[in-house]
Amino acid sequence: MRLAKRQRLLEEGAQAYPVSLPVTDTIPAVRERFDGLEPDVSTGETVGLAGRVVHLRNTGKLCFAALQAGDGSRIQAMLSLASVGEESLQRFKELVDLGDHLFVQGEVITSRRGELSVMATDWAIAAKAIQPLPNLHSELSEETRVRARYLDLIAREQARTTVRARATAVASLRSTFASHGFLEVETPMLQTIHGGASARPFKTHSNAFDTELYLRIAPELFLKRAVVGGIERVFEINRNFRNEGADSTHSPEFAMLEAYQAYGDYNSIADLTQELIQNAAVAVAGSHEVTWADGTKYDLGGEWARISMYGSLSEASGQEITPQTSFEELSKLANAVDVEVDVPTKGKLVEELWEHFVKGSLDRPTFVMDFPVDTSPLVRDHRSVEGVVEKWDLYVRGFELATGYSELVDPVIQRERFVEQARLAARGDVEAMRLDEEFLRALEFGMPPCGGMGMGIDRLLMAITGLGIRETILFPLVK
RNA sequence: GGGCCUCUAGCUCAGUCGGUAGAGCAGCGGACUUUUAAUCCGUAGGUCGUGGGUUCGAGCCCCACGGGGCCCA
Repeated sequence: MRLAKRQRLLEEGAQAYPVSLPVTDTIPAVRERFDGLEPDVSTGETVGLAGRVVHLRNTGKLCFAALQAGDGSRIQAMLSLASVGEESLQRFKELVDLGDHLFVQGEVITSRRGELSVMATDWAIAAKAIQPLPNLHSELSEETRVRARYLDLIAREQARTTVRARATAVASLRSTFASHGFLEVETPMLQTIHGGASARPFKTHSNAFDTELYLRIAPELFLKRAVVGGIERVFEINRNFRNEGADSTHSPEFAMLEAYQAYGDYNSIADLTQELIQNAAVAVAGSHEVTWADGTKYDLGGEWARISMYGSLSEASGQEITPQTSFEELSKLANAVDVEVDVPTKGKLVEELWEHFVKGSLDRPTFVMDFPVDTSPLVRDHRSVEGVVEKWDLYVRGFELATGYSELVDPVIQRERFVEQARLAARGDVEAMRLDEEFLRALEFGMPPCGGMGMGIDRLLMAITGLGIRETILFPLVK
């Protein structure tokens, strides 16, 4: 049907997809300029506008079409027998469908009902739609929204504002970094040895080098090389890939921010992280108090609490747990509360127990400080507490939003930690890290003391908007 | 990995006890010069996710597979 109309346009010497049209204004600009007009007035101003037809009415000798711009703003086009003539009106009725992009030229007026309109003297199809628009009066199913995001963007205001919120938040991060003298770099996404995190990688193959390559699970080891080279405040915002399950908080590919600050530590990087997130909240929501999609308000303002992992676990479990608590004792407690760990170590047990006892009770943004040594092979030992490392996780909305460290810069200890990881890998831990000889060599040239931080961009958006991860990603991976 | 739910018209969804496949919007034809989920008259539209099974008869019951979702690990 619509293909036939396209054909007819071509046969009549008109165009279904003209290369350009005499557009003079945008729909939002006209709406703003003529805001607050009384009903049934003429402005005497002529404009040329284009937009997608999202509403179409025909009362015989007068037609109405609502034109929608990309930002969702709309303006009404009116075509009357008196202003365009019988032939043109007839062609309009026969050729224009819902979903088409339409150009109209005419005077800006308001209708008798007060609707801001363009009374067309001329019109043209700006782009013919061959597929019908989905029903705009009912919600698209979640699957259609994700698979056909372009329709979601046409149909749903929330989809449009989410895209803008994300762009705004990322721009805010960059500007906060710039204000502290950080440089943005890009490091390899194809790596011969994956490292910098505990996760299973995607494998691929390079024809040119005839070698296996991994999609990066983290940029960390390269950013640290950059610090060794003297880029003392450095960050990267880019995609990481993890070959793991997907659910409402995990995506196989996700945008990650990592930042390193020479002569900083996990305290200074926590300060910076709080500032980055608070500035992003202000940029998106206008305030530290954000309103989620479901209407709940969430306050990201103020100084965020910093609690210790062992201390909060001891308090919540009712029994003293320290880095010196034995493996047997931890196992016993884990068994008692049905916490299971695949390849148990003291550190993993403590972390799992912490999640069991404490995680759910965190409501306000909270830095959880000082983790077990054996689960954090890239972090330096605590300066005064035996058996823990200077690491924090930031919890917001009950999920882990960011993590920060006083980075391990001693190449000898780093080598020992890698060896320990290799031992875990041999025992079947598929997430264990591999030894990266070139990274160690870089460390041997001397890396300054350093604070480091990583934050999921998708999760930042989740924290600010209250949406699920698939809503914050424009085109999430779907089968 | 385990459990539960779901897949029907372009879109959103009904479909009773197993007995000829339904609605709204969108579409098509017509009427209407102020509609804005217009109204009115008429009309068309289906591999009921896929494959098998039970049955005289399956959208519905059973099995397998696939897509999507939720909960648990």
